[in-house]
Amino acid sequence: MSIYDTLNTEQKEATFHTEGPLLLLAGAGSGKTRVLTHRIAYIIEKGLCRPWEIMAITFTNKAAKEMRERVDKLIGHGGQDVWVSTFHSSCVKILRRHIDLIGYDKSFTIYDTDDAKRIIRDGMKKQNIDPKYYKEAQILSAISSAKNELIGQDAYKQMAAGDMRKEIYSRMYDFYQDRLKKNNALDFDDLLFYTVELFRLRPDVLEQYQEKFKYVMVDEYQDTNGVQFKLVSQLAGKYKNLCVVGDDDQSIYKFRGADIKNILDFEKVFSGTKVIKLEQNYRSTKTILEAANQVIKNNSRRKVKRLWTDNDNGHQIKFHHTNNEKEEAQVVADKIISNVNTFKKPYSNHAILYRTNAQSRVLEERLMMEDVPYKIFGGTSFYQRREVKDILAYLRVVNNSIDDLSVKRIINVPRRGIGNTTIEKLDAYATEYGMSFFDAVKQVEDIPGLARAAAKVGDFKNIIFSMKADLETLSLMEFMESVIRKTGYMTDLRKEGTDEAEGRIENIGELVSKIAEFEVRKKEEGEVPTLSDFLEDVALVAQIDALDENADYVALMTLHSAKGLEFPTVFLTGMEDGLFPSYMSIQSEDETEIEEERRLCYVGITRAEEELIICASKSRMLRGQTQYNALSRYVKEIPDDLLDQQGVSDIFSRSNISNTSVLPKKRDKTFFTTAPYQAKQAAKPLPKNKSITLEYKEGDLVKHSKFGVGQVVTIEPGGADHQVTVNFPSVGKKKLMAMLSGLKKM
DNA sequence: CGCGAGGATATTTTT
DNA sequence: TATCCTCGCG
Repeated sequence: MSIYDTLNTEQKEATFHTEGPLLLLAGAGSGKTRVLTHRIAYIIEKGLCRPWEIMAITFTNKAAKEMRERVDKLIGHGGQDVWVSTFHSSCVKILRRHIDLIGYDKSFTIYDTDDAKRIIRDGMKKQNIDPKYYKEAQILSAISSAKNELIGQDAYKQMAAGDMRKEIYSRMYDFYQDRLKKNNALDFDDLLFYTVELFRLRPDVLEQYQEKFKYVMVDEYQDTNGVQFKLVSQLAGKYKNLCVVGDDDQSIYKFRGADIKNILDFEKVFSGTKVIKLEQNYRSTKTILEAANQVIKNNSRRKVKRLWTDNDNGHQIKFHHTNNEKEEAQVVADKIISNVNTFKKPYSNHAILYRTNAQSRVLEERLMMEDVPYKIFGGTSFYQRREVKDILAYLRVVNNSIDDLSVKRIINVPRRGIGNTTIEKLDAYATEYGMSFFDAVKQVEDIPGLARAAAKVGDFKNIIFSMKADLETLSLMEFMESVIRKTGYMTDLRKEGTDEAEGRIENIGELVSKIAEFEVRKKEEGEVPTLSDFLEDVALVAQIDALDENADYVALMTLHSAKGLEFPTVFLTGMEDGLFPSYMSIQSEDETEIEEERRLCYVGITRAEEELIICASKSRMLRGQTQYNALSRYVKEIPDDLLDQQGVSDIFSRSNISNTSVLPKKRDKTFFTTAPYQAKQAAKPLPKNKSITLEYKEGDLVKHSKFGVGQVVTIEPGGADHQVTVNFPSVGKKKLMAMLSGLKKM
């Protein structure tokens, strides 16, 4: 009896084929993660190399974590040493050690898309580029594609010569990179691009990593782009023990540079490739799988394979055609409620999928009204929220003061009476003397013509300096709390007293618990938690990383986010031409776009294990206008006998869901926190009392979500909030902000 | 310098 | 529809 007995023939073959390039064509639900983990276990067990000489690359942190846990379980011990991580975090790890070799500072900051946009906007203004003809998103995506295809600034300039439009892009590309360099920052694409550059320019460093990683494995290979392909080739260049796992039918990230050719041409690029197909599906019913097969077979360019399953036929796929999107939401909610009440299924069995984030709103309103617990993934993520970005900008500035973008973001947040004029004067001074913006701030006294504002800038300078000092002496969480206190951010929000401000306060509280969690986790891993590690962690999380299998809620997400997940019951909503496939792809000359969306549909269908419910609406409000869309062509590709058609006629003219029905209290977008909406559970994680009365006093026993139970030592009243010192048996004495800590009396 | 009004603009997906 | 940006006034 061995751990490999449960694998089928092909899975075994893949597991035991360790040497040389291996292409695993693994259909949806065919157990590819199983194979990867068993393969890692096998390599270690056979002593082919040490655990830390294996590299497994995934796309999300969640997938990485899952893989590491499964390896650990399989081999008992040593799984922790396998290098399992995402492309981006692998690159950060490498760059943090060697980026100085190519002229960057090792303490670089990672910019997100939001930051990138600001720079582009700024550059367009400075270079007088007419925003009528050049959209910032276009410029950004041009730069991004260039990097993804490994086209540097010079190469781009040459290529652009003679083409007006591209010449502008090229200018902006230069401006953008200059600016990032000045701020000691890298964007997502740079992380990969510069790693490849590093390896190209420094073969000695590459050699080190080639030697280290005897076996390289890549998950979701169909979604790799040019740089990623290059990086993998570099790493596996010496031993050629490269195993890639993917499904060309699930390639859905072309817009981000993913190149399906990477999988279609793998055999040509790596000679002597062994190809193994995994075609048995263990996830879905026969009916669901057949529907998926019938849809995807309409695509022309694909590797031939046919997924099959031993599972039961299962139910027919339910299809609802409603009159409007509110009815659609009602159908979904009703079905979930019936599953929960009548069939005693947990909420977490259900996922609601849609093409665009905007569609989540109506669904959410309905679920809230029906008291169904749910959580939305994607959309404006937690880390993109204004208040969170503001606080993070403070942390970034403390960590890397030459990050001008972040300094400018917070110099007047909260309001300190530093306006545009002052900022421009500081900027001019910095430019004149070739220093960073923050250097200019440090020298306010020397800058003429600032008048009253000089004192304000001085205040700001002092705040940052005192934060820097705090970082030296305090734990990370205490540091974060002191940052929040010193900015006066909370005080301002609390004064507002609106629901919106309340939501922001909650989000900031959540940020504090994130850093506390981070601290605890790092300590458990035996590492010293540092601010820069935290910022890095935060920069590289994907929304889907937050999915918690143990919590009971309905998951709402886009089809893209759903890749790699599975649920017993799946709702595919908004199945209408114009929405899915999108209007853009229908209009496009390029027929591969319709095929790309068809793959997305295939991904959606194959997420379902037992039950698939397809919804479409005859009319839909979109950007304030009602659209009448035809049923999605993809639904028509599913044979009738697999469908149980409901609501095709008007059986859903229920009065209580007409347009005049009372909507739940409208919640502002900024109000949302990342905490799942918990119906029927009154207790919020954070106390909301605006008045400063605490339910505990000195000497009382209190409970903290992270540190457990402790005893209150002192309570020191502050202007905005009390500072409470608690003695926890687990971690010792901690100073906490009463409002933020979420302490509960025992 | 701060604030509010009004206009333009985006809407496909995101590590 | 919702957000973001600009502009003009106090």
